[in-house]
Parts: sequence; structure tokens; C-alpha cells
Amino acid sequence: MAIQKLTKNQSLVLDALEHAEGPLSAYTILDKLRDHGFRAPLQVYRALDKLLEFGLIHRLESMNSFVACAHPDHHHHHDHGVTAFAICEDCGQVTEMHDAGMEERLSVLAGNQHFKTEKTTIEIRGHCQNCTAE
Amino acid sequence: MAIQKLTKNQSLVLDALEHAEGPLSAYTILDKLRDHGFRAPLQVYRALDKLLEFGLIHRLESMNSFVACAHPDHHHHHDHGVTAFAICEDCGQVTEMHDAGMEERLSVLAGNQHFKTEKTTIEIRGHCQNCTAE
DNA sequence: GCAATTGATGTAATAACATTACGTCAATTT
DNA sequence: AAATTGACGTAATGTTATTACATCAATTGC
Ligand SMILES: [Zn+2]
Ligand SMILES: [Zn+2]
Ligand SMILES: [Zn+2]
Ligand SMILES: [Zn+2]
Repeated sequence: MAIQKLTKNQSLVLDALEHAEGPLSAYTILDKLRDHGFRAPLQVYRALDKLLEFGLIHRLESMNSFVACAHPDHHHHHDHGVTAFAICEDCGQVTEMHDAGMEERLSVLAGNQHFKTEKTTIEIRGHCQNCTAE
Repeated sequence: MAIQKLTKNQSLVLDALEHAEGPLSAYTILDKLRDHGFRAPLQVYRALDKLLEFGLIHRLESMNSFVACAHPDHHHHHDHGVTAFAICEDCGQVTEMHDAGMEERLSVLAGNQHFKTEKTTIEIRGHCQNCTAE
């Protein structure tokens, strides 16, 4: 699919996420965008919903927050397949990972249960290389 | 480790989860236990924290709720390894799955990033066999 | 036995996260 | 031009989780 034209609010929210060091909660985004006219949570949540739909951002379920997609051809629609995230509990850094072998195992697991997968969440909490070094 | 003696509140919460059809939110548990003297969220959250620690229940991050562990030797401490959940969005049924191949892939993924894993969340949202049949 | 510590509990208040409801407006379609 | 659609603004409310403080019971050390 072609480039997605974003509305002003959507662009502001995406921008906030892309320039952030790590994942942001919806309310943190709201605070960052008050100077740009944001006043209510719904302005953020509506933009987030669309950006999720476009595949430009991801939601981290285990921490109720959001990150910009690390995929290089951002600002385009594309299929992610299954995405796994490594989340450092010390510094907050998030690494987005894709792995065909992982997808295959999950596909088999779901198939065993005759389960029709719509969306898969994989989040690894722990400590990144930097924060592990003594 | 041996059998864990549970406090009254912990037993009540575990019981509520074991007798539930599907996952329950903390506040739903609170409502179910009002007749047993529960008055405040903290009574539930404290019990949930301990039950999670003992490995007797699981938290489903993608729906902010909790399920009793499906592992047969429940009421004992045991290591789960990595657990994946298939969550039906139609009927709410949750299936707990374990798979060595999946653990291996996750281990490799984390290893590639020199990431030290503490806890892994895998949740598959979709439709179970019953809810898929026409 | 008794003081000190530890762990569980009760209660209230507050914080953090998310949605519903309602009205307006601009662009697109018919 | 009317109808439809999609984005937006605002207020109110609903849901999930934590902080703070006081009390009580069981255990530990002397
Ligand atoms: Zn991505
Ligand atoms: Zn780190
Ligand atoms: Zn289990
Ligand atoms: Zn189902």
C-alpha cells in the first residue's frame, strides 16, 4: 500500500514517539503535546489507534505504552508478521525483533488448538546488554 | 519446593479464579468476594501478587486480567518456563501452552541482543475452535 | 516471658489508563 | 444541494493500579 497521509494530530503523536528515547504512555504524549493544542486524552488515543492501524507504531501491552515502529520503511503500510520486543527494565530501551522460526512455532502451537490467530503479543522483559555490563 | 500455605485472602482469590469460566479482572474478583468481606482493591491486588509469585496464577497483559494456572500440580511451586496463551476474543476461553521449540527461539533471539531475560509474555489473540465453527 | 521483627490485613485516598457521549466541522460522494 | 464519512474538541465517566498509614498476629532473639 502507498504512503499514508497523516492528519495533524496523527503526525504530532507519531513525531513525539519517534523522537522519544523509549516507549511513552498516552498521558505522557498528551503532556508533551499540550503546547501544540492537545487538551484531552481522546486526542491522543484517537491518533494512536490510527497509527496502530497503519502499522507505524506498536503498543507494548506489558507496560501500557507505545513505541514508534523500528522498521526502516516507516511511513508506509507494511505487514509486520509477528513482532517480539525486548524491553529493558533498567533503561527502558526497547528492541524490535522479527524471527521466522518463532512465527513457525507459534503457528504450530495455534494450529494444534485449531486456533485462528488475529494478533500475537511477544514481550521479553529483562536487562539489555548495556545495563548488564558491570 | 513444598506446598505453599495460603492465607485466607489468597485462598479466596485463587478459588475465585479456579471456579471462573475465564480470566477475571482484579475488580471483578473484588465484586465476587464482597460477601466474604472484601472491601478494597488492595485486598485483591495483594493476594494476586503473592499467587503470581507462587506460580499459581498468571496475568494476561493484553487484557489486564488473571487466570488460574492450568498446570496439573497446582498448589505447588514449580517453574513454568515460558508460557503462551491463546485467548479467544469471542468466548474468552484461555488455553495455556508450553513449547520447548518456542523457548529455544526466544532464547536465541534474546541471546542475539545479549539480553538477559527475566520474564516473557506471549499472548495470541484470536478465535478458538468452537467459535470458528460455522 | 517479652521486645523486636516480619508479614498479612483494613481503609482511604489518589494516581494512571482508557472509553462513552455529544456536538461541530470539512471533505467526499451521490 | 443533501447525505455520508471521517476527523476533531470537550466533558464526563469508567476501569485499573498504587501510595500512605494504621493495626494485628506470628515468629524470632534474648
Ligand atoms: Zn514495527
Ligand atoms: Zn538497559
Ligand atoms: Zn501455568
Ligand atoms: Zn471461543
